[in-house]
Amino acid sequence: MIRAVKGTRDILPPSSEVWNRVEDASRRVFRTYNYREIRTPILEQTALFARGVGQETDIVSKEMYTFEDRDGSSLTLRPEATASVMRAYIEHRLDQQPGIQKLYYIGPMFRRERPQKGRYRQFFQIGAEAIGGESPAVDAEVIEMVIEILKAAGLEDFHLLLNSVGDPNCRPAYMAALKERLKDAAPRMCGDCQRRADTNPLRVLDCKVSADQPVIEALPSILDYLCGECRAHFDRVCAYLTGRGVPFEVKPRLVRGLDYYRRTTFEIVHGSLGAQNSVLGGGRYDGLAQALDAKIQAPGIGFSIGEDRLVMSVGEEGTLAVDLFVAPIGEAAFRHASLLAMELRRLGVSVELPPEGKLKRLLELANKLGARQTLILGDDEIQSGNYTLREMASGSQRTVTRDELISIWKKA
RNA sequence: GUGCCCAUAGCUCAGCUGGUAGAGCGCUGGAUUGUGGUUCCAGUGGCCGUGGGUUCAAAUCCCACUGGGCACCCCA
Repeated sequence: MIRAVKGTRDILPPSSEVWNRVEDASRRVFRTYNYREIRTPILEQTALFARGVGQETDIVSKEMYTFEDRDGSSLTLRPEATASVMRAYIEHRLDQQPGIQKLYYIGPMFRRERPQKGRYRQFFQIGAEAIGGESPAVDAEVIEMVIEILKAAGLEDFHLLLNSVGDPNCRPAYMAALKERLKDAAPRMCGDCQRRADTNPLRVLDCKVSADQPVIEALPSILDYLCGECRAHFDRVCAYLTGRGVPFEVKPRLVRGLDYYRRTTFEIVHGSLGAQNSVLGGGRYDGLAQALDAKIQAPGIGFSIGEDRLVMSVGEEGTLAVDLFVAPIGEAAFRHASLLAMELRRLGVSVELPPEGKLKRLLELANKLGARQTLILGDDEIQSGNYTLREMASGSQRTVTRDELISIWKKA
């Protein structure tokens, strides 16, 4: 049997209904913040991610779906979308457009990781980028918006974590201080941390081993090393959020894996997700355009929601219910019903019109499909012009004319 | 990429220390010529994930592979 490839999956109804609700809610909120959709290719030149995301990151070094095209060029299935959006921004000179470019996307991404809960090889992200502005006001609006999206999607009990990772002026000093302290501290920590102290010192801050927590608490905080500009930026982001009533927790140990992050970083966590408790991550990436060799300035901030995780967290069941089930008894009734169904569908009613059959069969099917109402159409009804409309929940029936039926749905 | 656990009907699972498969639900039909949901009856269902090994005999024991779950690495 041919099956879906490892780490990919089919999203079937009724679960696909939940996905649609989440996406519809997102689009509504994006629209109210004047974000417009951008659709970029799923395939990009490998160099885009190697430069944009960072050659040394795990994503690029071991988790990308990369292959050689027939002409020998190297292509990659996008592992994230920010680099693509920035590429499009540069390629189409969107810096020449008025104001800040506010763009959103919804679509599949690919990473060749070992699958686990909330982590797939083809996964979906809902994300947005605001490019062309450095003001902390933009950061605050982006963060406020993403929270509105999560609420609109039906997520509850989530928690916003906020930090600044500085910029090339101040981060090196912090990194040096951190490494210095780790020389003493690391030997008292877990095996992973001893290794990370060399390979990826920032990761030590994220260690979950409880015995290490006191040591981590004592490590230097990046917030104490921010330069004046980064400090001012961070303070204003916090002030704006507080002013808007957006609750957040400053978490100096919130680190980011991607090279292009500058200053603001944030994350939203939700308890239902096990080890993959992060439902969304984002931050400012003023250095990205430069990393892509662009000649233009393109400071930006964005986020991306792990849609698979969001859907899992809202935990709702989809429904298969149909508004009206039409039960035609006999061929003549079916022909009559098909015209009626077309008219109702044009009014926006969801109508199920099965092939003609025995009434018992048809009602059974209507019940299984969760139909709210069933219209019974046989020779009697066609001749008299009085249709039988059955309320499935109660079983009560009444007689309606064709015009009455149409007007019921016109009003609704 | 690493570690641990798992794989029997469409779904959820039973099948003790080896003797070649069961239940519930679902699905189909009937009791009911044009009246569903409840009930009753009957039927449909499985190369026991794949390949190899041990054995007179393997769903059951061993190995490998594939897929899944959880955690690690890392990350959304």
